[in-house]
Amino acid sequence: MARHLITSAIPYINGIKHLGNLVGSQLPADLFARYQRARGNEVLFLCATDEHGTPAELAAAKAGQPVADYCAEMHEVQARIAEGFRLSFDHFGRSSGPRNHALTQHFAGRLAEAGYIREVSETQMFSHADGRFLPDRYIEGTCPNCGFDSARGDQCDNCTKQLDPVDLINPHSTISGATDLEMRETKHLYLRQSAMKAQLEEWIDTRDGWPVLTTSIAKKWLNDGDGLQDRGITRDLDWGIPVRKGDQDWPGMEGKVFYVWFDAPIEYIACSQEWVDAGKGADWERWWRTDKGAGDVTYTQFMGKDNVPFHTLGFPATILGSGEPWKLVDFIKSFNYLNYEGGQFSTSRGRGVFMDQALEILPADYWRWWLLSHAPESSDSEFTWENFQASVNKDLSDVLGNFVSRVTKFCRSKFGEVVPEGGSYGAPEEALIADLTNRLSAYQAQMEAVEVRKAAQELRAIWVAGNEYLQEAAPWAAFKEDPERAAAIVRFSLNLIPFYAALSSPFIPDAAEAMAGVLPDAPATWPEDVATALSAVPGGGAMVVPDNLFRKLTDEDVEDWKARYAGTRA
RNA sequence: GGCGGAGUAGCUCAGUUGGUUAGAGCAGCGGAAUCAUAAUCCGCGUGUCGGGGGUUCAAGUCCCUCCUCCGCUACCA
Repeated sequence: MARHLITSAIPYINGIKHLGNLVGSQLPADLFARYQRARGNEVLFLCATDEHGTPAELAAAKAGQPVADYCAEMHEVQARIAEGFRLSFDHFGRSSGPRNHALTQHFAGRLAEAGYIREVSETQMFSHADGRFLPDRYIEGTCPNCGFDSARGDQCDNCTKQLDPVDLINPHSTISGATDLEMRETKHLYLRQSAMKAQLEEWIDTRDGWPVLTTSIAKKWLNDGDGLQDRGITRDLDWGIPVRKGDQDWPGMEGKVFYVWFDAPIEYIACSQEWVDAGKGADWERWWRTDKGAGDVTYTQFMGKDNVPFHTLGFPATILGSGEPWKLVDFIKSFNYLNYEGGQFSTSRGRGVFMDQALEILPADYWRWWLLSHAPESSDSEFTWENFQASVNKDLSDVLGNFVSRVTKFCRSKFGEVVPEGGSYGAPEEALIADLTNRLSAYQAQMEAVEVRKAAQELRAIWVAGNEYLQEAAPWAAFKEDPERAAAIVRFSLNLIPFYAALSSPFIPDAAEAMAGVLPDAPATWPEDVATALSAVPGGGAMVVPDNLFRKLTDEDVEDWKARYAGTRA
């Protein structure tokens, strides 16, 4: 039995994510996790909320809450929505938890001992009114280059010139508007990624079959300009993991916390400890320590392209630099962005459909199917309501839902609510078995390769094959001349339904469950052999006619939703 | 500016290391069937493969150049 460790990029705590965020990491990760479990493999699927950093502090302040309370509340909100989408995390953790505190401090200590940490004194903008150092993006002023009056401290949005906050004319804090800013000296820790460049590059170069998107981004960071740069891993904030060297104080670093991007990936490991703490598992080290049983683990990460540098370079640098036998990622599946009706999803402007809104409109399966079958793998892709309506109606209602409906209702009207007896399978059935055997192995190959869209296409073709067979076998015609033959056709067709349930379950788990209920006696296992699966329930077995699996989306629905999510979410 | 991704049928997209008449789904047109959520099945595609140039017996697939869109650009995460 293979063992799969699967992680999704951890969503930031600052609000509810939109469909683009969902399809970029959590959803495909869930697809893969469900598939591997269905194949009988051992899976540990982890995700968490990413809770540190300035935006979390500001969001909490805006909500009038202590940041810890805000994060706790938003974590619950995200956890409930994840359940709504049927995201099957073995544990949904929190990067602010005590396990991550200890582990992050541990890694920092190991890195320091190994000589991979250096201290850097630098000057940064301090705002007296805000009582904090301001990240460059939170400072605005007039661009010295073009005169644009809302240039940010890192870059002018008007002329695209890269800036330093001290260059700005009349700089002010975008948090409070305060202008009493001063440059203050502060000391920070830098992770010496540059010292590990050769090691990281060798590792990247020897990865086989990684998506171009993943390796090209990694290589770019490795070789851009002067090569891989050292990275600051501490910040002058209150909310975060206090800078400590393992369990020791870190002289000179009092009052500082680790940078969120340092501690967030470590949460992948800490999350497995939380999983044990929650009583869901007994041993996290056999997933993460190659010296303690993780040698046979295959580790797959899922993320949007903006997260790739941190997962290909930053986190591996942390792991390799520690000198300890931690499990490194085996495969990084990265995604491009999903656009919304000709533009970008926008969290700040409320443009597009957010996860909570999506579930208010339709059950998870509709979204899961559309998003996964249109996952932005090779390039950015686009959500339009027209496409959503057409795909969902055609694929789910017409091809799959209607197949289940026509078979079960025909059976009920001619043979009653039971799997009909009599007759035997012949050439048409054998032909379909042969076809499905090929398609099943193609489907499995795409799933193993994490080719999400291609897997969806293959699954759809498997659904279509059932309709083709039924149309050709025409039990409604056979029934008039040869009821025994019609019985065999219907029996075969009914057995296709639990077969479809098993194959479809990674994509549309709720509908799969409903399909599995049609023949309660069918084994709820992955069909290793098609012929066996399609004769699993013999004549006389129970048959339950289900409600329609999916409803059709009307033009009125679509018009309504399109107007509702055009922008300005409250 | 630099780097990366993309530009293939009305729409969404496949097209491995260059090799027979460039493919799929949707939409559209024609037909069959009538069990079913007016669902299904069959048939029908000459598209300057973004423009131009080049290498080659052969290029959507390699090289050069130009155009357009998108992303990233390291203190938002």
